[in-house]
Amino acid sequence: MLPTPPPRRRRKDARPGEILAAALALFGERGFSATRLDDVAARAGVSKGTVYLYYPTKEDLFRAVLRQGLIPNLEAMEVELATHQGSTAELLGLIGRRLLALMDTNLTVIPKLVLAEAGNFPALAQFYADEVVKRAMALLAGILRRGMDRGELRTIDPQDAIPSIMAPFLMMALWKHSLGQHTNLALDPEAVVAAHLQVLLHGLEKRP
Amino acid sequence: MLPTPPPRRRRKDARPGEILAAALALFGERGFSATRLDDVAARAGVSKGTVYLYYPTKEDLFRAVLRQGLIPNLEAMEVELATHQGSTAELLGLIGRRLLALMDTNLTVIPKLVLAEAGNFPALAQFYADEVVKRAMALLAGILRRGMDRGELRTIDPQDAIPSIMAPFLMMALWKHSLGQHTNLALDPEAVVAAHLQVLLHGLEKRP
DNA sequence: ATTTAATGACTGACCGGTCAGTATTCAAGG
DNA sequence: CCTTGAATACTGACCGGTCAGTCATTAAAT
Repeated sequence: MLPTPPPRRRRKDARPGEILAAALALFGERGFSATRLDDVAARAGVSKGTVYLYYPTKEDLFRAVLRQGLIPNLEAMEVELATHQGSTAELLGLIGRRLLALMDTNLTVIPKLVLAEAGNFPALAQFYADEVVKRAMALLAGILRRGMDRGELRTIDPQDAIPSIMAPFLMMALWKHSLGQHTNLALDPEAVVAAHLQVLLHGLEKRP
Repeated sequence: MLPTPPPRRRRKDARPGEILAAALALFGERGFSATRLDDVAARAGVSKGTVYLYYPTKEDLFRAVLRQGLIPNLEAMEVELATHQGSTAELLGLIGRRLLALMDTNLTVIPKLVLAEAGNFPALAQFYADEVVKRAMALLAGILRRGMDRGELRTIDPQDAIPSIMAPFLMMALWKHSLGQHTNLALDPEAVVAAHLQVLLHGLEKRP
């Protein structure tokens, strides 16, 4: 006798989110081309037909995954930093804490996915460049400019300095979903962020 | 009348390199799954059968592409830095110049490829973690430790400080092959490296 | 009874891999 | 030099498995 199949449930409202979460995880692990829609469906606890009920094609599913990703977080940081009154050092510390919190989240796969698929999805690359990267850069540039105006920071071109500030966070997110999975070589996010803030604020060189 | 096909040439010694170069370019643009062997063959000026003459499977071709990539450059830097006698600041400047030179090379696709395919090729991820990343980190950690011993650098855990130093270079390489292709938002490598060295050595903060 | 969320067997295009056949090279024999 | 033919680099039509996308059917909900 065959095992009784679990009862079919109709949950129109919950499906899209579950499918998106399953898709984010699998696209993140394997990339777009290598993930099969059957696997996304299985992980979402649903059949393939159901996926097609909510997303017309695999590409649409992919776009949906990436579009709803980082923007809410970015917006939250924008308002928080806009209203914050502390010193630039405090502001950088705040950014560090916020991004550190994101590190415990599966949103960290998104940068890897965007990087990997930019060639196959130019429109998505453009979307991310404009709606995420440019906005984040503008946010940081504003902070740096204000710091210089206040006399807290040495003068430096904000555009050129942004990678020095942001790249380690990006690197940790990428690490978590690539080499970090397959080696004992560990990056401790807390320690890295602490060291990074120290370097940013004081530099490596010992004062004379 | 049909156009005369170009003459077939037998060039056993030149093929592997040409195929590898074509494969590196296409894997870099599209990722492993999304690149078709027919396209690799076409770009190498060869038929699909010829590719299989030199590489038994698509995966073997992929591994060959990634294994012959960055190690020679890393080794060159290792000996150069081991014999260098200058200050830590000079050493960091040298690293900056070396990596800046690599930026004009198509070797910059390799990090993106390794990141994107780490989930599908765990053995390759391990290889890169051990043979490239660990070695590069050991190299940098050594430089930092020597700088601290000499009293040139403030004390800081070398492991934790490495992302602050390396990540911007990685970020520029990734940028070049992802968002950089699809947006006017430009990163000027020379300016970024110059700003980065300034930040590393002196920090962002103005001296009191 | 009607509506519609959900299923999963099915289809067909696509692409990794094969191999019988073709073209080039080169050396030995005339 | 000019054949001849053995060795082999190279080709591309073909095969078979895989997987995105479809749709007739089932069953939950109201």
